[in-house]
Amino acid sequence: MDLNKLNTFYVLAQMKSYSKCAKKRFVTQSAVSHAIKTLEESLNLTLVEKNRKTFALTSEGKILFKSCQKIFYEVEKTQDLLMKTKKYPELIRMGSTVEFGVSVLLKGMEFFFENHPDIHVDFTLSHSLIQPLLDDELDVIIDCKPHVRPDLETIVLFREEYAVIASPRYVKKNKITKVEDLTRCNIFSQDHELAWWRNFIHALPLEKQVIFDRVTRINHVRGMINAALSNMGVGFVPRYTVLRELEEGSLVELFPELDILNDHINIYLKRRNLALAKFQHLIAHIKEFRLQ
Amino acid sequence: MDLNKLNTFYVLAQMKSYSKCAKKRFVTQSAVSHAIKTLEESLNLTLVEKNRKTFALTSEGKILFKSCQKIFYEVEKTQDLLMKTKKYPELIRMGSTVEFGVSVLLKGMEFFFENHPDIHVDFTLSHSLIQPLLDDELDVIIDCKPHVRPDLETIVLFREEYAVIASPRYVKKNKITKVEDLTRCNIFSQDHELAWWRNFIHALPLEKQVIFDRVTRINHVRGMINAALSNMGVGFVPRYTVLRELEEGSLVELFPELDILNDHINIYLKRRNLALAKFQHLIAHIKEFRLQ
DNA sequence: TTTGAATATTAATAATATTCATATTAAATA
DNA sequence: TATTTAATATGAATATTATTAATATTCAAA
Repeated sequence: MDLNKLNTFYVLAQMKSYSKCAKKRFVTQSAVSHAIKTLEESLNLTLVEKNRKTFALTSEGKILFKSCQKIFYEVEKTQDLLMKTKKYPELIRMGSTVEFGVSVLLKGMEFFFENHPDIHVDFTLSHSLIQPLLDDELDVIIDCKPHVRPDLETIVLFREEYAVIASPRYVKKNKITKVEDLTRCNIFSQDHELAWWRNFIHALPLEKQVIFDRVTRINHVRGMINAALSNMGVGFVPRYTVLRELEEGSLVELFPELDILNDHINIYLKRRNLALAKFQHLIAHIKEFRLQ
Repeated sequence: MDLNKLNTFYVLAQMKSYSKCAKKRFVTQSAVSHAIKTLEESLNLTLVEKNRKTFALTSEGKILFKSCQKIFYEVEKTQDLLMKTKKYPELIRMGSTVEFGVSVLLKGMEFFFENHPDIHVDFTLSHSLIQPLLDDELDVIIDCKPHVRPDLETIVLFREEYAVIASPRYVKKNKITKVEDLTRCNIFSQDHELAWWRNFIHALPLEKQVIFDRVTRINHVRGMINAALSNMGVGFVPRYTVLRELEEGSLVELFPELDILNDHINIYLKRRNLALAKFQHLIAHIKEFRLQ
């Protein structure tokens, strides 16, 4: 299968016209016609519906078109990446959780750019990070989920401390003093199954492990915080995301005496990349600004 | 970027030798040399490490190679699919959960093949089905997870009834009569967090919702059944997977009086495919043999 | 140094892609 | 029904590109 002709077919299927495809490819309509014909012959298939005035693909043509979308999407990504690495030879494609990225990472990178003007960093804030890392679409990720793979190196960054938070007004109104009082409260969780609260619940003695009735799903940490600020209920969030609110008193931490099993926030990268200077610099920097 | 030359580069990077690449592509070594040189010039990049006797890629070459793996993996899939649809014009690529596939689907398809010799079905048994469906790598899936998407059609197949099971010997030895007795038992779950047991736990009155201490992770339903048969603990499995064992008495169902919220098993397919005869036939057949 | 294996180069040639000019097609219009 | 029109197909000529054959270069090992 000639991939350049396949590309012509892909453009043709998008433009739905031989002449428009020709214009797009800067060739004559005749060239397109020849190319498609040769492609069809080489595949021994009809791709474009003949016996028709209006343009249409055959069923095989449609199947091939769907595949082309995947192929040429990869090609485009490749071209973008190649251009970028040419422009920035020391490119690092970095991923992090949305919350850590917004609250900590991006704020802490200013100094890094100053010290390493040659290194260029692209940021991807997302909830699904591990697959892009394994697929080499990201070079380094910062994630709170644990990942164990033979080809991945893990660098422990810090323990992510969680806090149960609510507005002072909500606490007062609902008279929250004991853990059991939470059963009467509106609970914010990333999920209805309360997997999000797992670490909190596990910190309780067995006989006290609560069942929450009124769970409100909010799939964003900042959303939870804002809901808590609006006296809507109780949230369970990484402490670093509410430092300001706790300090100014707009939120209070409930049960700070509880020893909650905290998640680790880790840096992950491919083992083979560990030795490269640019990654060493980046890791050193992130570790350092976390200590502040 | 000329994709045919890119393919030559990809083969070269795999073979790590111009002459071997040439042999593989049925051209001369000279042709490969020319192709790579032209590709490098068009990208304005050096891909292969010069000044060396041993073959090596430059860092840009390595990046391009990794991208090539993705591109040509898609190309290969495309060629396979095209060959298959040429051979079987009425191809259906069907996905289902491992358990449903093994226990029900494949056993129930014999009659379908007899009645529709023109339709060809490929089966993919997997735990991750929705993404391949959305990517048009599967045409129809049977899944117990709920999916709501505007371009997907859902056909309710049946409710998947779950059963708590253990061997009679295990029940006797541990004197299991009440739900609370399970806290003393070894519990089999797909996951340590007991999300797998969610439907069971939700069926209990609030004050009785148990905390299991001894959870053994077994990520395969048949594995759970075999463990239960070996007097190792208590499993929670789709009832249809243990019909035989329940009948012959090698396993018993615990708390059958409990009204467990069962999962739905649904058929999903792209809305645009719903009208096609082959899918209509398949769906009709699956619905029918499920009624037996 | 010499040798040999691997790759590069150059000019010639083979293969192919593209164009130009024109034919065909099918639908719309007179 | 003939005519027009826009879109695509075709065939021969031509331009471009790919490949080869022959040979040069390179580099490490003998």
